[in-house]
Parts: sequence; structure tokens; C-alpha cells
Amino acid sequence: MLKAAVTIHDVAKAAGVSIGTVSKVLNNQGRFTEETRIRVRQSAESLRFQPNALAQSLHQKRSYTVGLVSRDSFGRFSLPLLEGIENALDPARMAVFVCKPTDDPVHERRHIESLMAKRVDGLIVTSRRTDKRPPVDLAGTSMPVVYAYAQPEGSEAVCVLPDDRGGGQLAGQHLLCLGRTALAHVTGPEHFTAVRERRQGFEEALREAGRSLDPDWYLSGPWSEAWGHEAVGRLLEHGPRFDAIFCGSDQIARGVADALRERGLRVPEDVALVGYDNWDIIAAATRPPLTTIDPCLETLGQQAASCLLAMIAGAEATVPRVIRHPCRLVVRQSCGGEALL
Amino acid sequence: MLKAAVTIHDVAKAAGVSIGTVSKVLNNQGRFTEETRIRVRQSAESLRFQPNALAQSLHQKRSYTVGLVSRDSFGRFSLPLLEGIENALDPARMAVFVCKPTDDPVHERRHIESLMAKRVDGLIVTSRRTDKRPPVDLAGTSMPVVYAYAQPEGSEAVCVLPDDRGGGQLAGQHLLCLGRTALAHVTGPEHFTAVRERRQGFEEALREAGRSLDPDWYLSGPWSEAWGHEAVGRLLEHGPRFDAIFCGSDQIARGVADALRERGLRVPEDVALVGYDNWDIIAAATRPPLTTIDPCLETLGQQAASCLLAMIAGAEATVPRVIRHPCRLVVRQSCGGEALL
DNA sequence: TTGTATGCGTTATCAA
DNA sequence: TTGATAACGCATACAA
Repeated sequence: MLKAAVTIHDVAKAAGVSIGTVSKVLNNQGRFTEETRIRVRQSAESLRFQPNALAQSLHQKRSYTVGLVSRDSFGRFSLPLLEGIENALDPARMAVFVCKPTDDPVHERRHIESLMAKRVDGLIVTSRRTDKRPPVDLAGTSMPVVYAYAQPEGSEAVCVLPDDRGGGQLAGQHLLCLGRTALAHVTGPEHFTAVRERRQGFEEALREAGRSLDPDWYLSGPWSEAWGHEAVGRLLEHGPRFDAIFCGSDQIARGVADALRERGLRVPEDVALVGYDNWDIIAAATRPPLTTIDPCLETLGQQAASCLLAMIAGAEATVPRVIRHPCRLVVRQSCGGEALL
Repeated sequence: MLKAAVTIHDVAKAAGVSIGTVSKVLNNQGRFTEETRIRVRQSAESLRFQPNALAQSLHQKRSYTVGLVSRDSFGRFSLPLLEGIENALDPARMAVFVCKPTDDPVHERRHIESLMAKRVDGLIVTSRRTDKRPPVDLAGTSMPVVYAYAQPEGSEAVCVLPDDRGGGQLAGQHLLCLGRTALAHVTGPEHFTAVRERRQGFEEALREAGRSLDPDWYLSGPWSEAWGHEAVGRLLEHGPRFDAIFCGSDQIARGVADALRERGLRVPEDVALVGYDNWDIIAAATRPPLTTIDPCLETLGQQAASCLLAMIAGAEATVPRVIRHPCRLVVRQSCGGEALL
């Protein structure tokens, strides 16, 4: 920006017309001779003219920019979300500002203010867990906001969330379909909404098949491979043998798979395994590769961005308050049955 | 932005002064009575006045904004890099635009143009590998650019890269220090600059200890756990027994660790293992947890951003053309010897 | 000490 | 068809 950027005045001078004419030609607005059109376009071209978006935005009261504020650190969830968001925003020629995530409300506040000062057209708020959190402070403005993979408490804001219940159900149904009858569930900490919802869905699937989840076969613990490992030991303490385990995350599933193998149990012959996340680097490297539930974070992000776009366009009324984004079953080899597809 | 944002005029009216005065007070510029100071500040406060950054930037010819253009997809490298970049930029009150990464020069071109139109103060270009790539097209402007974890070919641009050679050296020295004498190296594809540099550093360490890398003990393959697994088999075909393996990535190391254990070889008692990346989710979950080389991507990003800041401030001359960011040895349990620390 | 006027780069209205 | 000119919101030099 130091080397005096070329402005519309430069183009006008070069083309021998007024700035008004240049503006019209470049925006295909109003009428003008074919000849001036060519002259203007050529001058603009040769000068490598780039209209100053700052000036445009100032005038249009629209910046073609959205802010992405992330809570709880950038993590593995942010990436696919961001990917999806950009996929939706890019065609609309909107750029995105990212903010260093923070748990501190004061910092968050500062970031939001900075974003508002830059007159972003809207905000997307993400998190690394779907539990309710205080909504962002909009300082009384009516800036469009959508929460993606995040949920504001006591607010009418629109949010798009993964359908964790549906994911659990999908896992249960798949296992049941394959003829498994003794299903266990090893998952994360119960204070996660996601943990509770996934289990509900799983139990629902069992119920529909006239079964239920044996309390001895439900284990909640940390989100780690080590926990999966340990859980297998606990499961094995109980007499009757399970023939399938639905895991609350791919990491847990991987720990489970390793532990099973080390104890001489075969996957999927003896025990079928379903993971959760479809975190490629884990799921594909597990032996055998994990059949898992994909929360489809990328399309979720895309949908969130689309909603925001609609709101910015003034179609606020058309977008639902809370959207449950469906999960997808990804079949690899940990349940067998891939031939069925 | 729809609900007519409050402007400096509103504040002026509320405070009963002119906009010039408001501006001066709010920016602590020039002189004014304590009384008007209070009145203005109060009005601004109660109106929740946020100066329009667009207008400010237009005037100052400075947007306090940088563009982050990423090639080759957002990946696990982008996150720590981005984290570091924001850490450095946030205190300077600069915001960052991210661009959907792409390999397509045409799309990249469009993104850069969009960024330039928004009058970003500078650009950071990242990649997921350090190999040389064509520089970004700046359209003849003198916009400050720094390449982070990326390298432009035939360009004088500044770039900051991990010191992969140093990383390899660190690994070798550590193993040697612990008394290992028969060192193998299982790494990624040789067309990666990083693979070649890490090996060079490793060999250098061996050389300094009067040893050299046995060609039979050097194996190059894909960046995967499966390859680590397979490599162990190959290594074992050769008669003499190695007592340490330096792996080109944590993923490879994990595959190696699993294979070793399955063949009854103990880590670190029989074989010491050093990984590369310090990718927590892999390194910490490996059994035993991996001692590994940390390329310190976060501080690398931070340094890149600091350089950019310096360049934007006009101190271009003070920043070196290419910076090699040092790696760090992270000791866990795969080499033993943690007691030494 | 305070207010007015000008410029920043566009777009848009309205005469010419 | 084209060219002045007035916003847009702010900062600042200069006049009052």
C-alpha cells in the first residue's frame, strides 16, 4: 500500500474521461459508447487497476467480509469447519477474518469489537464442543450471527449442530443390521452434551430392535486412546461376551482395537467396532481401518455459512433457528460387511 | 451494518461539539478542555461508538490487516502456524484474512487480487511442505510478503523455514548420547526437501561420532504408519541388529513402534525410537510415548509474522532473507534416558 | 480551545 | 453519452 496504488483518477486521466465514466464502465452501469468502453477498459487493464475495496465498502455499507470467532482454541474441528465455510463464502466473494480463539470473555469481546469496527457483514462463532455457552456480545447491534458446532444459551441465535443423536442411532443400526446382538458402548465424559446425545441415539436404535444397553457395557471416560485400551479390560471382566462396541470417538476406538488384538480377539470376526469422527489419520491407520460415524463438519460449516449469507441478504426469516446436520456412516473394515454396499 | 451504525457525527451532536473535536478527543490529539473531554467520551461511550475502520483505513492508507494465503490445503501444519501468526499479530492489533487454500494458480491469483483490493498491509504465504514453489504474483506492487514453511523459487522474498537439518542432527546426537551405536533411519519420500535435509543432519551427527549410516538401514517410503510397520520387516531381514531408529515422522514412528512390539522387541530397551513432528495426538498415544523432534511451527509462524510486521513498518532491511527456525528435542519415553534431564 | 474544510477512493445522482 | 458533485466516515491542517 506504500507505493501509491493506482486509483480511478489515474485510469480516468489515462483514458481521457472523467472518473464517473470510468466507474460506470467498470461496473457496467448506465450507458456509454462502445469506444469509450474499450478505451477505459484498456487503460484500467494496462494500469492494473484494482478498485479500493475499502472505499467501496465505505460507500456501499457492506464489506463482503465475515468474522470467524472461535472459542476454545483452533483444533481439529476448526479446520474442516473453516474449509466448509470458505467453500460457501468464496463463490459469494466474501473474505473471512479469523480471530485467535480464546476462552477469556474480555479478549473475545475485544475481538468482536475489532470485527465490528471493520464492519464485517456477519459473524460465525465456532467451538470445539457443542455444549451451550454464553452468546457473543453484539453490543446491541443487529449483526447477523450463526453458531457453528456451538450453541448459545438463552438466545434466539441460529445455530447449526451435528445430529449426534442420529449419529449414535446410525452406529447402532449398522451393528444390528450386521447381526450383532451384544453391544457395548465406550465413550467420553458425560458432561459433554455430545456424549449423552450419541448414547441416546444408540439406545434408541437398540430399543427399536427390542434390545437395550446393558449398564455393565456402558463405559464413560476420557477422550483418549488409553481409555479405550483400559475400557476393554473392564469389559472383559464381565462374564458374557459382547460382539460389538460402539466407541464415542475414533481415538477411543483405536485404543479398543489395539487392546482387543493384544488379547487375541479379532476385529471384526469376534468384535465389530464403530468409531466416531471419521478422523482420517486415526480411522484409516487403525488395524483394521475403522468403520465410523462422520459428523460431516465440512458440510456443516458450509451450511452455517450459507445461513449467514441468507441472513446478510435479509432473508433472516427463511433460516431455521437450529439446524441438526446429519451424520454419515463411513464403512471401512472394522465391522466386516463392507461387501453389503 | 444494516441498522445505521453510529458515526462520529452522532457523537458530536450528542456532545454538542463538532466532529473535529470528537476526533481529537478520541485520539488524544491536540488540545481541549477537560470538560469537553469528559462530555465527548461520555457521549461516545453511551452511544457505543465504534470508529469505522474502513474509513480510518481509507484515510490512513493502512488497513491493519494481513492476508494469509495457503497452498496445498489447510492441514495439520496450518493450525500451529496460524496460531503463532496470530500470537504475533494480535498485540499489533492486526487482523488476518484467510484464503481457501488451493493448488490452482488461477484461484490463487484471484485470492491475492482480492486481498490487494482490500489493501492488506502484507501477505504471509504458507504451504504444507517446504519445497520450492513459484512465488505469488504481486502484480508489480511492492507489498511485503513472507513465506512461512514455504519457499519461493528464484525470488528474493524472505522466508522462514524449519531447520530440518538441525532436527536430524538433534535426533542423531540424542541417540548417540544415550549410547546407541547401530542407528537406522526410516523416513518419507525422497522428493521432499525435508526428507533429504533431515537425513543430512542425521548423517552429520553420525559422522561427528565417527560413524556412518548403513545403506541397508536407510529406508524411504510413504508418510504413513503402514510404511513404518512394513519398514521394520525389511530392517529385520538384515542380519545385524540395529538398536535405534530415527523416523522421519511421528506417524512412521508409531507404525514402527507397533511392529517392534508385535515382534517381541522392546522399546526403548532393545530399540530406541525418535520421531519427528511432535504431533501430540500421535506421539503421546504411542506406546511408549515418543521422544521426537518438534519443528516448533507455532514459534515459526510467530517469527514469520514478526518479520512481516517489521517489513510493514519499513524496516525491510533489518530482516534476513532466509531464516532457519531451530527445532527442539522433546523427550518422552521411546529412547529411555528421560532421567538424564 | 473549537469548528470548518479538505482529502481518502468509490459510487450514484443529476445536469449538461 | 458524459462530467461535475455529493455522499460514505474519519483525520487533520488551518482558520476562527
